[in-house]
Amino acid sequence: MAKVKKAPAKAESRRTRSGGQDVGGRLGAAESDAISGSGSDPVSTIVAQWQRERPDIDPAPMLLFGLIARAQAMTTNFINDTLERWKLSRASFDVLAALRRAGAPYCLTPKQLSESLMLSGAGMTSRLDRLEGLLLVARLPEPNDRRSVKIQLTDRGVRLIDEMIPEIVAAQWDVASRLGPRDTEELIRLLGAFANSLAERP
Amino acid sequence: MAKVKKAPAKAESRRTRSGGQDVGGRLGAAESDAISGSGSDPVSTIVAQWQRERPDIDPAPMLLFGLIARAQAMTTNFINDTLERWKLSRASFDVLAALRRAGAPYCLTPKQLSESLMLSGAGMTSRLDRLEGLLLVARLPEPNDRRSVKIQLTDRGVRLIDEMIPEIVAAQWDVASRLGPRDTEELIRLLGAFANSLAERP
DNA sequence: TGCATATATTTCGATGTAGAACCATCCTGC
DNA sequence: GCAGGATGGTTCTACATCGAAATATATGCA
Repeated sequence: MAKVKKAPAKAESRRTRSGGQDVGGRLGAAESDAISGSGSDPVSTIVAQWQRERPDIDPAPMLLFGLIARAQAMTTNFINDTLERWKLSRASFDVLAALRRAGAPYCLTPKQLSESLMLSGAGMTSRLDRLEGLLLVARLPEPNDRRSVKIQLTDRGVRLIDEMIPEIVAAQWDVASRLGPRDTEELIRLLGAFANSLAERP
Repeated sequence: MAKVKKAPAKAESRRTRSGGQDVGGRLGAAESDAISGSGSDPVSTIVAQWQRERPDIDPAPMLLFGLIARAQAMTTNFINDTLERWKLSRASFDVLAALRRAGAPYCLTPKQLSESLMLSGAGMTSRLDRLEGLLLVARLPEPNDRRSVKIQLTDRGVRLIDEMIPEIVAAQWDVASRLGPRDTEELIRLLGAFANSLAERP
């Protein structure tokens, strides 16, 4: 329960330190600061700081948004480290996974991909250039709409992603399992609901 | 000691689409709708796709990691939109908030900031250049360790962040409140626990 | 003391992504 | 059909960020 872990510090990881706000750990406006006698827990530290500095505002929202940013930075580092073995970035992996998930014949348009991955069209072009250069995907003409193209996993691409997936998932489970399956499910449910409420925003 | 070069000084506002994994995009909507009864929910679509394509693997971890990426992309867009009014990016806001939270005299070193925000030292230098150009922070000498500098909020910086915070938090609550306070607390708790388990990884 | 190593920050070069401009193609209404 | 706008994709330019090298200072140890 009460975790006291301080040092994220110098991750030896190589890429993508990208985007993160500070925060980490655990809250519980109810439970955190009262008992734990203070905190070296980063989250309760932050909550305490805000309560001291701006007692008029509720720290929970900033904490939530900050935690999401932090979790994202850490998961990307984690996945990049795991993918190092195949010399692939998470960016590439995500594209391959989206295609693989679509099922045979593993075709999607750049538009579908960029929407699915929340990436600009320009960014998608660039990722696809890279993957095409690695012969993991191919750009095929789309007969019905000649503006468009079909992005298809090559045989090599299918084999690669199929080889990677079990290992990636195992590594991910390694981390997630510390929460236990019950809490993992709950986290997924809540994150999904949160993402949905953001998607429907005004 | 610190030299101050570079002249940024340009109204900023960034539209960060960056860093999302797919989890949402309802690709192959035709096929997956046929398969999963729950149809239009992006999360269940993806789960269904993976179960169809790779029934041997547990989709939960990929879903979780994907949702975090997605949530992060959306929250950053959301915050950037909210900050548009002040012509500030989330990147800058996060720095100001970290300094404000530290309490008077609102001083931290670049190192502390870069660790707290999970940003490289180079990236922090660049953010600070910008904020210094906007006269929101100042670089002051650190008498005890002349390798270092104190980054201090200027009066203007304090006033600005204090003005922004209530509005940002209100906007964040607007989104988070759709979950209700109970689920929000639970989400914070679980995310914190998850971040901790990632922080302690090998 | 003096020198090697560690640390804090900045500079430099490379990379990935966003947004706008661009082209080709499709579609709609006349 | 055809003009005019919409749409899919790429190209171009700007920029944030990264890792590595550079710089300055601190610290430890012989």
